[in-house]
Amino acid sequence: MSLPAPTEQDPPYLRGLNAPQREAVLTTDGPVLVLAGAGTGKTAALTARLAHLLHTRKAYPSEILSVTFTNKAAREMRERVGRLVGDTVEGMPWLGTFHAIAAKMLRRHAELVGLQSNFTILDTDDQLRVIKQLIRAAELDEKRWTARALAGLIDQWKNKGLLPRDIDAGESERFANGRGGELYAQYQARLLALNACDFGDLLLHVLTILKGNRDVLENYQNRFRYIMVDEYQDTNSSQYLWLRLLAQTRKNICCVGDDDQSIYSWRGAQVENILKFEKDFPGAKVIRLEQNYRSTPHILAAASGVIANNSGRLGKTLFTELPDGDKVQVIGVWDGPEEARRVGDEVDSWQRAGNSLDTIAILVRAQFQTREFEDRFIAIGLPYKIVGGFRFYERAEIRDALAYLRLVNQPSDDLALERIVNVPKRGLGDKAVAKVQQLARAAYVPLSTAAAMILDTDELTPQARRALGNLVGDIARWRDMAGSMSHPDLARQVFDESGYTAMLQADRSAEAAGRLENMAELVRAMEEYENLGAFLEHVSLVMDNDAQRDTEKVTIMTIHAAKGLEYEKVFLVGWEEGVFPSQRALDEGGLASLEEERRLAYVAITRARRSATILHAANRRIYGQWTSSIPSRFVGELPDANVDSETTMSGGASLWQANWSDRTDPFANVARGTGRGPGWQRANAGGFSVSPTRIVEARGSAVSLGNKGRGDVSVGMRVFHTKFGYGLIAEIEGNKLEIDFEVAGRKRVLDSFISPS
DNA sequence: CACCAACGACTTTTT
DNA sequence: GTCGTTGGTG
Repeated sequence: MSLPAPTEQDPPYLRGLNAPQREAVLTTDGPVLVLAGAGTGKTAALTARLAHLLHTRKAYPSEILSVTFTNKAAREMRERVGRLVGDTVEGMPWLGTFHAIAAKMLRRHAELVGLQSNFTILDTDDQLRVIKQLIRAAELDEKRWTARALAGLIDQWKNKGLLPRDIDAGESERFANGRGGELYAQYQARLLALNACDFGDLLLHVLTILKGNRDVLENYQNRFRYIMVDEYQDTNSSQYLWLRLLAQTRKNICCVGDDDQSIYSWRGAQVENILKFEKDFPGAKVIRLEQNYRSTPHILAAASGVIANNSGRLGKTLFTELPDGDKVQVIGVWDGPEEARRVGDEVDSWQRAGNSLDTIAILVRAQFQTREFEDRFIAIGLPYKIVGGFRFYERAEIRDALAYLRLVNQPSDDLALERIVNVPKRGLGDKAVAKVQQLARAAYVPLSTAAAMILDTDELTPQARRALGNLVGDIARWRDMAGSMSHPDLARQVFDESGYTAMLQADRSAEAAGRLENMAELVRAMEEYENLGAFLEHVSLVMDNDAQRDTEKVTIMTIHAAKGLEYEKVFLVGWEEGVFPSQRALDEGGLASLEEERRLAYVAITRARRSATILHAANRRIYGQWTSSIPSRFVGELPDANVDSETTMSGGASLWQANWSDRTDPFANVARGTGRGPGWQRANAGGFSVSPTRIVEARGSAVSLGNKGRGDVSVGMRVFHTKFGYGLIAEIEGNKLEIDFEVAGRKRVLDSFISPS
């Protein structure tokens, strides 16, 4: 295929694209698979392609389906396309996440699967509560058969596109001695009764609708002239089936992905989808984006060296034209605290060299690793933020508040009612609620209806009846008010009149102030939406909240969370066997798991633009136990030529490397765990004998070794901390203080960073 | 119904 | 180690 050479007349969206990128943009018809390595300008190509389709009038905005996995990616694409073709695309109705688009479709055709179009989308919490109820009703041992396990299983089934009737005896056997399928069916029935669905259902229901209703299917097949999919390697089976159905007629489907960055198989993602694309869509054009614009050669080579150890890759050869830059730095340290200290020091000198803290990320394998850094950074007063962890919409007070709003929006939302019926406490305990539930089940009505009904009986004690009567009356009144005032005002009123605000105000604990602040933030967020329904939909599907980045901060996050992002300087910490690759992966998943861990390593390294520093510690405390560890095999897989090694331990860098170089069986030196847990502890790999003096030297940090403390502070004293503000001292332990901060909550800080207020 | 002790779990988590 | 859940007691 001969492509038009770049010319002056190029439309703006083609400027700055290389040849394969242009090809990806201009090959509009027929199936296209774009294999886009890390940092190769995938998003640029994808958005340009969208702009091209619109610019050349091949399709109206409403005729293009473009799917992403995250809201962030969707937002970014919307913005970038907007910039390329002007804001005429504001109304691209079918650009969004799989879930958002599926929800939109499902609301249109809800009745075809027995739902009403105002169905509720349950989050994990609600889901677990429903499942827990079912497990209890089935009289199973809740310890042996946990709600979490069943939820996970059902999720897996849904990811595969399996309905309850598709669950065979073998699959069913995976829970409660063969009752898995039965419970799945019960769960689905319960959701229908609640007029609710979970995340997996959004896709699954739409799939059912498309398969069972030819007219609906054909309508969408004709409507979507072009389909584009981002991060194709992360699609699960049900998403894949959905795409394949929709693309069948026109076959103008363009999938972009990178098999080397598939890190979500544990969530049901099927790398196979990308590997078999050419089979699924005969005549597919495969385009490789291999020029990396992000990382320096050493970093790129290091990443390539690691990923080369995987089998079954589609294979790409990334190259860069950037100047050489620094080698990847590998640092071996004595223990976790030293690792944190070392990173802190490096961050410090990077910052003093004139770089912003925003250019730095610390990537961990698992959430628990963030603690060590948090502790250290608090101690030295280094601003940081942790991405992930508890999200805004998952906080208890926000969920309570939302439950009230859901109830106003949709009276039959039983889960919402259950959640807030006794929050704040109004004397409606388990016994009272059980009676209402009983009635609801017997009469086949929603809980709120049953609650109204039970008021006319003498089932409840007089106090309970009065309390419930008030609540029922309040909810009805709020619903009436909904028509006559703005929804943020309504929300404020609901929170006040329900007593929820008063409950938080009465709460003298450290967190209460923050909770009230969060409630205010919630109401503020509502203002951006048309009405209550639109806001609630947003909350269910768009559970992200970009914290406003006011000051410069170092970012600490998991590698998973870092996918798709880039930073000038990246610290990759905890590269030890058992941590990364994780012990679980080694124990359970066999080779497939190990390869996914390796892809994770690849993703991690390729986040770095200019500088990558890998650290590993010889000793680490995990779940309170000191364990010694050996460097990750991935350290050994880094090509020597691209690495500078250093160790703070006696014996020099060679020791760390030596452990790996003479190893043939990758599992040979990893002793299985003994005692508790799936083997976090393993035999000291030997090889490095460290003298006691050396240990003391390495560990003698400012933080440890029981400093005396300053003596001018006492428990209960109100103090000020430059970062966390005011707080009360809850505990004193040497020079370490536990402080309940008024806004930040309870933190452990060094006394040298506080001053009496 | 509120509070505390005991117990167990404990990778990753775009929606 | 530490968090969250549960089951018992006052």
